[in-house]
Amino acid sequence: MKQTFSISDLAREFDVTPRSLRHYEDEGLLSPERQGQQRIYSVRDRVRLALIIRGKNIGFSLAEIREIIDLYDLPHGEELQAQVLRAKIARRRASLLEQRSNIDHMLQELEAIDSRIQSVKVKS
Amino acid sequence: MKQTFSISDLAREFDVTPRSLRHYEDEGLLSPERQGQQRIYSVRDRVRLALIIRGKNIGFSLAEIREIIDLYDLPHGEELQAQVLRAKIARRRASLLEQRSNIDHMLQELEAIDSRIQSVKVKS
DNA sequence: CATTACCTTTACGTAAACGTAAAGCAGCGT
DNA sequence: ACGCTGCTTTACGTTTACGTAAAGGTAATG
Repeated sequence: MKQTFSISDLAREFDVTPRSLRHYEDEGLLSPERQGQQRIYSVRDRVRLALIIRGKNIGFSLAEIREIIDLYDLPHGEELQAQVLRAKIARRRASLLEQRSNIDHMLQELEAIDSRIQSVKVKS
Repeated sequence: MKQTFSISDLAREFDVTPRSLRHYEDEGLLSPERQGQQRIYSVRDRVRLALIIRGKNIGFSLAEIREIIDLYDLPHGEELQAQVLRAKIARRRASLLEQRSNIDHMLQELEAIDSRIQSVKVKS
């Protein structure tokens, strides 16, 4: 497996445009190395991108995703405000659980509609 | 329980603005009765609104939500294209399952971070 | 009878997340 | 040297989902 990637490498792999990757960088979600002008993405960047895509998929804004991503970069040596972080995480967790419950509701509704279609088909 | 609701009744209950309700109507997601100029929302409208909110919550666009909502209004007497509808439903279902899986991933990541915070706290 | 409380429409404004030229540099094959 | 391929920046355009006046209708209330 490769250790570094070009912008179009990642764009292809994750099925997004290079423009999006640059945008994520503008928004502080990615910060690839440079080789002259060119962006060189590391494995770490790739992992982050996967997280971004996931976040988008479940309807998070880039700002929210950045909040989550920032949790990954815990300040190394300095005192970290553990209780603040854990509170943030707890809120995110609650939000995710609510979303999952909403999805489950939707799934149930779809099932109901589906079986209704069946019965209608039988009747006609 | 009431059988009809004013625009601000529903706005309060679901914590959205009247503007949003009018917008959903413009987009064809709601179509309340009128008493003169005034919008009169039925219980059915209220159910739809709940669906809209849920859809928004999990990141669906209003267009996608309309697609889902339309599934509820199966053409009554006419022949309905059962296989087309069921295919739509299947796609939605797949999308929802993927989203749920993404949420589960996120939850795991948050857990990992959380326990990492614990260990860091111990070390310092 | 004027104020207050809701409701209405019309219409321009806005933030987010990119799309889409435009213009240009850098290496590589012929 | 020429042109292709892939990268770059700058900057204006676009869509979605409303926000926010502006201007006005209706009905109860002091």
